[in-house]
Amino acid sequence: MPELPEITVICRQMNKEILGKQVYEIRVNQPKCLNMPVKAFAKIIVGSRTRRVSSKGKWLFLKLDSNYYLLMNLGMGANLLYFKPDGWVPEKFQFKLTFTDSSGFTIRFFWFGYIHLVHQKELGNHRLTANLGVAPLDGEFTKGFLQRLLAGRRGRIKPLLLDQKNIAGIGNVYIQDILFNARIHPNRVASTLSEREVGKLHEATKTVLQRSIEKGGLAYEMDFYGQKGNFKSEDFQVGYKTGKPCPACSNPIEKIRTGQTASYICSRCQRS
Amino acid sequence: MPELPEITVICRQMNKEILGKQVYEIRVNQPKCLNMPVKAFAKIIVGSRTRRVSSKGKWLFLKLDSNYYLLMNLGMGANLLYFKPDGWVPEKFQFKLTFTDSSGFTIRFFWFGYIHLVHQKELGNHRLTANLGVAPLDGEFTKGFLQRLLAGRRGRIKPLLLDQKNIAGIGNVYIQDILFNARIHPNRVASTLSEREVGKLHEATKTVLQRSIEKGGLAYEMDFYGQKGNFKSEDFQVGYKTGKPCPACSNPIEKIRTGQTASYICSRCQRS
DNA sequence: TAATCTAACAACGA
DNA sequence: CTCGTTGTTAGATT
Repeated sequence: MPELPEITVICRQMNKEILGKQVYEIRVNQPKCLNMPVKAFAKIIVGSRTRRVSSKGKWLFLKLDSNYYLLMNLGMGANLLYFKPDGWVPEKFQFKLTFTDSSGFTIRFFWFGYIHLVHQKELGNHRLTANLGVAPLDGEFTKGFLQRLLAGRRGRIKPLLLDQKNIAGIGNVYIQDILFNARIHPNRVASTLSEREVGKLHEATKTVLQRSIEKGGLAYEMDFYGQKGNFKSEDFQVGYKTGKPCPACSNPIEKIRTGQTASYICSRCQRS
Repeated sequence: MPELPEITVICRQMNKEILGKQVYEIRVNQPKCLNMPVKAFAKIIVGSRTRRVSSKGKWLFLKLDSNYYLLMNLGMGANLLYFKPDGWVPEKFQFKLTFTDSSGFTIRFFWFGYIHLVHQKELGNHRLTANLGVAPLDGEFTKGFLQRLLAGRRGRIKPLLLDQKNIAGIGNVYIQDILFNARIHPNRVASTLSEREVGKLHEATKTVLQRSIEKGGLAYEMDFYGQKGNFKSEDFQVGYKTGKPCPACSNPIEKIRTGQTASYICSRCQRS
């Protein structure tokens, strides 16, 4: 389940590696992840050249010279791997795209990925990407934005932050340390956060994500070249650290159930 | 519960009557419908002049020369009534706005109305209006748009059409005849509609709403001047006509429960 | 009973 | 029954 940092890293690497290449063929082992029949998909994409890769939240946007976009969401437990003309090609994949120079990439997801082909004119109608919220490392993501987002919200802070329509890119991994750094319990009602807490939350969101990007993403995820990131278990403060001492107060970290998701918290530092 | 036709009519009348007037005072009997404390609200609005009134869906946008907008949603069972300098002023209201010339308007709703004050720069962050869908009488509302909206949707057609984020302005009143005119059962799964059915639905949506606007809205709702509209019970084809014969096949019209809402259908013309 | 927001559930495979 | 995410439905609100 790559989140914003992993996707950002892959995006940069794709831009270095595959720009201007021409699509030679595609192979699809899981047609359900496409937004049209395989044949129609191939007809559109084969022969076009790659223009530029961008990302928003957990989505990758590969622009083609035909003004189509290849939109990719890796779902959970996925990898998106480059292969060189003369290199090893992964055998297991749901989707494989080969360029005319025999390089290409494979996508494999454990669950719930999307590979959609959408014309530029229809981007605004693409339900999965058109309504993505603010990118947390963009200038738009200000303290004021966060305050307005939370104002009057009767729901809990955690699901609100995880909702991609509000902020795009945070998942159940990084949210743990974001909330801990801001000293906010995941079950707090959004509108009850003080202005100071909103400020800390804003800062923590940027810091946690930015730090992982600098480390190349999570150590248990692979980048475009199949390399693992450097954001390791010890880089987490509370995430996935059940029973370990809180880095701030040494209280044992607890794993609790919050709504539908698991949360790792220090119940002394993060009061409900 | 005014829907698009009633709001459109009120919008036109407000533009005729109150442009350029200066706000003298406000009275608020239900502070919860505002988006800020009454004092802050009054401080912003008192003294400013009205610029222009527009509408989208069930919302009215009153632009002020201070670049603030007064956003009004009448919720259900509501009225928005003009009063003249020397005329009768309604005694019961949740909100009353008086201009310096002693004219003004009152708003009364039975349930769930909103009166928000938002700066132009913040309009994009106003959750209740920023995500409104397409206006069904605008050029944007094409058959193609409707097809894309329905494509791949596993949900029922009725709640999808009533969701203001998809199409702005249809409520549980006009939806009845819209679905009947298209001969579509409210419980049909959206993605199962044929292209022909989508075309009929598109046409029916525009026709039903347009016809009501021409008649000045519903006969049981009041316009800005307190006048009732001319869209009467006999203008409905199946809406609120339980037991009456279907205008197409004479089968008795049934009132059924569909999800959370009531639906009036001809079960012979609208097959599930 | 209205309209809208929020919480909960269903779905997808292994 | 777990995982994570999205879409849909059911419940709560004044």
